[in-house]
Amino acid sequence: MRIELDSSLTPFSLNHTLSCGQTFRWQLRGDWWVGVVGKRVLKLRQINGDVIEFEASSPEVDVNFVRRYLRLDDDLLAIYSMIDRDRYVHAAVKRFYGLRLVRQEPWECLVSYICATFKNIPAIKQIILGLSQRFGSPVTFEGERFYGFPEPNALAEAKLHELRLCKLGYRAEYVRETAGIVTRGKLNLESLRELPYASAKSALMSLPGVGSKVADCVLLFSLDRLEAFPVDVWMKRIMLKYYSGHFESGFVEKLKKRTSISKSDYEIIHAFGRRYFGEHVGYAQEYLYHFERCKALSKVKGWIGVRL
DNA sequence: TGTTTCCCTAAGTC
DNA sequence: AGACTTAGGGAAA
Repeated sequence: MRIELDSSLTPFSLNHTLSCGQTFRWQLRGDWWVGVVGKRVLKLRQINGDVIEFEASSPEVDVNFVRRYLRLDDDLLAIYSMIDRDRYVHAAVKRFYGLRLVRQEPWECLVSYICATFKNIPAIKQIILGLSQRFGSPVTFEGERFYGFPEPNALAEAKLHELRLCKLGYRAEYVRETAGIVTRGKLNLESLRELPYASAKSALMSLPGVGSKVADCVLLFSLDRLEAFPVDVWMKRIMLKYYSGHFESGFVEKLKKRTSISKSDYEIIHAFGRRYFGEHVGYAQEYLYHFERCKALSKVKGWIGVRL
């Protein structure tokens, strides 16, 4: 199936979108991106900038599904005009024009970002793949076997040592406990959409392994809260490098000293981002994050690639 | 130029 | 404030 875009009104870059580090299950094979979304295998490619072709393991993956997953409903041009506040964001938007956030499934997003704490992206990808192979259901697509993302009860009932085989380390307990809470219906992720941002965030933070940063990732990447602003080590670096003038000098010195950031540090940076970039700060975050990471990698490797 | 080893750090939370 | 599991990957050997 195919989707045709008017790229002058709906800028979109599949490569930038799937390689910017927000998702962990996509791989590039030739000009096709192949990945697993929940329990479905999906294959996508972009042709000439304005046509998206796709195939999937399940008939429910239709044009609407793909449009929704890729957030083609976001008015990216309007968002650009709102977040383009300075030359740093401007450069990032120019370099990764058409990058969109992806509308992930909340459960998968939640577990993924619990596993992502204090890990690099290649390691996170391995963890998610391992969890899927061990606890997910197999899906055959074009003669190849893939594994869907595990259901909450599968992870809730998992043995701790089995989880640890997936290289989760101390996160194994967090994942199992959180899976138990979701399985028992104590927290309905979809229902968080009805709540104000602060309430939804604190509900998420009641889960083990979920702090401010993971909660913001889940809100931004799966629950349509573009006002969420995840602050990780990269965002801290970016703030120190380009935006230190917006903070008190004492605060800047404090941030420079320590590698990790405290909860109050997080709140200060978060408040600045929300105020400075506006209600779509999540998009600004993703562009700055990807731009800075690419610059750092290209400095080491001497190239600028899409596969990070 | 190709391995092995060392070392730092990682989309933070408790 | 400091510990925490684990391993990717660059740098040194």
